[in-house]
Amino acid sequence: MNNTHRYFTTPIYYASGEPHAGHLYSTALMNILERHYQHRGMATRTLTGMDEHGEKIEEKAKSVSKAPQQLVDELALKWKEIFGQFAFSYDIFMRTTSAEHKKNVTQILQRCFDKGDIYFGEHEGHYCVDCEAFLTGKEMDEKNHCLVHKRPTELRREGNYYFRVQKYLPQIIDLIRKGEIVSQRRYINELAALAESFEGDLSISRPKTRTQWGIELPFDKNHVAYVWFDALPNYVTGIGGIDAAQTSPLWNSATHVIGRDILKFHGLFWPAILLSLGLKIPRLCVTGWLLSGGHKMSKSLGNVIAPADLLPLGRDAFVNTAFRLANPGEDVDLTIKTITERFNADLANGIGNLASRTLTMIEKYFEGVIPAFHIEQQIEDERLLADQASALPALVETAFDEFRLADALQQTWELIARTDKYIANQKPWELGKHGDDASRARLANVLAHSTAVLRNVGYLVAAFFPERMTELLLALGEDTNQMHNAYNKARDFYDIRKGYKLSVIPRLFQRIEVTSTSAAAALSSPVPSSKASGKTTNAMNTKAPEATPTSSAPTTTTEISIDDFSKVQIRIGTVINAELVEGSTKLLRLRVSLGELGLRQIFSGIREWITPEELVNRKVLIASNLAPRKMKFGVSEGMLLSAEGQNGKVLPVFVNEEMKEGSLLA
RNA sequence: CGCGGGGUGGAGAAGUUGGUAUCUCGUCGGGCUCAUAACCCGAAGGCCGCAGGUUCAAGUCCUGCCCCCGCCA
Repeated sequence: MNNTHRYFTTPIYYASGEPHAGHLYSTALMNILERHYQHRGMATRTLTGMDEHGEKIEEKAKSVSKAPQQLVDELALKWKEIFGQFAFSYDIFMRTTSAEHKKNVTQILQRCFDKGDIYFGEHEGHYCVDCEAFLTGKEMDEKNHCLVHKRPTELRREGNYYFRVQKYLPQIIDLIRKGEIVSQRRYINELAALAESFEGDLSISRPKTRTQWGIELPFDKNHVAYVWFDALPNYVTGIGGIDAAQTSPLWNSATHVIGRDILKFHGLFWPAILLSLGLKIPRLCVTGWLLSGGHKMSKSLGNVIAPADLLPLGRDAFVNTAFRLANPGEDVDLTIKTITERFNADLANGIGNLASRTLTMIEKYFEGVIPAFHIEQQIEDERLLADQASALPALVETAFDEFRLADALQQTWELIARTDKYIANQKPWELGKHGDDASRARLANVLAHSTAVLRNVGYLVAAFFPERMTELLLALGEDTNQMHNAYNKARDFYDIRKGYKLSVIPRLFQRIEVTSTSAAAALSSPVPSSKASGKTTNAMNTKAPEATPTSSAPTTTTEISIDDFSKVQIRIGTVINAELVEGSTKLLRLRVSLGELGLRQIFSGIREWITPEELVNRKVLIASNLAPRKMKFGVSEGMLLSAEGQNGKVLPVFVNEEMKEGSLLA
């Protein structure tokens, strides 16, 4: 890997739906990496985009009565719009239906074919359209249904072209073991295991009788390229094709950001194709899963965090949490609550407040002019602070080179914490009361050191928080047109703009306050706020509002009138029957008697915390006039009221057994 | 016995080659007043999943077991 260029890619996203937090994570990661290396003076290129071919897309287009091209055109617009909302930039938005990509894939196919690495073979077996692959016995149940997609497979016999993966496998295994394909330890083992157990070759074509929606093979016009063989070369298309990649310093410093699910394709098949072409194999940055509330985001759990849920909190809040909680490669548990808390703790109370207090004191004690260092009077604390800050750029660089972004943030924030302590110890506000030269010099030193830390941090984490850090640096009189030199500047701790007159004191990260009960509920819940806007997925609708956050949270209640209150009918009900819902990990199906109103079927997402037996024959509170909600497992005709108990449990509110069934709370 | 990851104070996590259990958030008490109800100090709170074993010494090594999670990003 050279020290002059970097090429970063995200996976090209499959054109089968809308982006969610996971896609934002990959795209954000690419952006942060790009900016970081730019700040170290390197030339960069970034690529993201969409994978638009394949039988599945064709099927989907048909189901919504659109031409495949129309469907993917619309989706591409949508995705670009959402990345734009988060200010995630990219140099290339690759689309596999573009002319240049088709040309590149055609060329790659021909080269591999000419080299004898592609051959024709026949295969018969059980095929899953969603997997777009033939399944082995292990991948199906006794009825030959796909275990992953729970759908029947089709018995197909097909002649396809195959790529000779086996030819390159020993070489690839060797590279994997040496850590040259993936460097993250946990994935070396995983990939090596995948490679060592891989049998056969990779099918790279589909007959046109099955699907037309793909790139035609140059050596057989009756077949189109298999989606993966179509998709992987996009990274080379972004460089300008095979020949350009051959000599491109960008290609020779390429990093693919990928999810762990596509490790096999990027760590095994793609290297095989590249070896055939004689191109350098890029390094992989594998990311883990984004969880929400400890579970993988999924529609059936209703804990998917959509871009629309994150947008109100802001890009920085998302980035801060997603990349501080865990290094890329580890799973990250994201909830609206965590994102908010971390934003307040790290950004508002941390860097934001440090900037605020420092600049305010400069304004107050030095008429807004950044004071000079008095090195001759530097005390031990200040020397240590300066040493730590000066050492930081190298630490952050190393961390980035190993994709340890969370470590980079943590080490940076240690410096911020140390500076806050230092200020508390030096009590500049007391020094400011004295007019003598010694006190003035010490006061100048305190504020100069603090300013230097802000400048240092501003340069180092501008990759994460570009807008706010630019604002900070500008406030300190720095030239933000020189960001390609940011790390060199950061290394020179003492190089503050002494004598610069502050023009503004930026309020960098405004605390996110919890102001209403509905917001509080959203914040304390792993459930995204979109449920309040009606965009909800099934299960969560029946879940009772979560309790408000812990006592100290500055919560105020939105007042409502008695009329508003009377709109909600809460009745006493008896749980007649309770059972687990098959196929759901959260839901219980209840039958609740509401007296004269009869029996209601109600789903409640409290299975984690209570057993059906504990519910049966108990009197509970039911919101009885909610519109019935159609869910995956049936219709829910009301809501079981519950509240947070110990340890985050959510438990139903039980009422006095003497209460009459069906009676209305008033 | 399909593959893989994991079980550490209320929550989330660090703990390379075995040697006094660390950090962030939260809680409680105190301080300060430059600051974005911020910041600083202190405290409470852990049979480091369970059971054996190796060792002077085990979260860290070995064996067995239990539990959770992922394998349409």
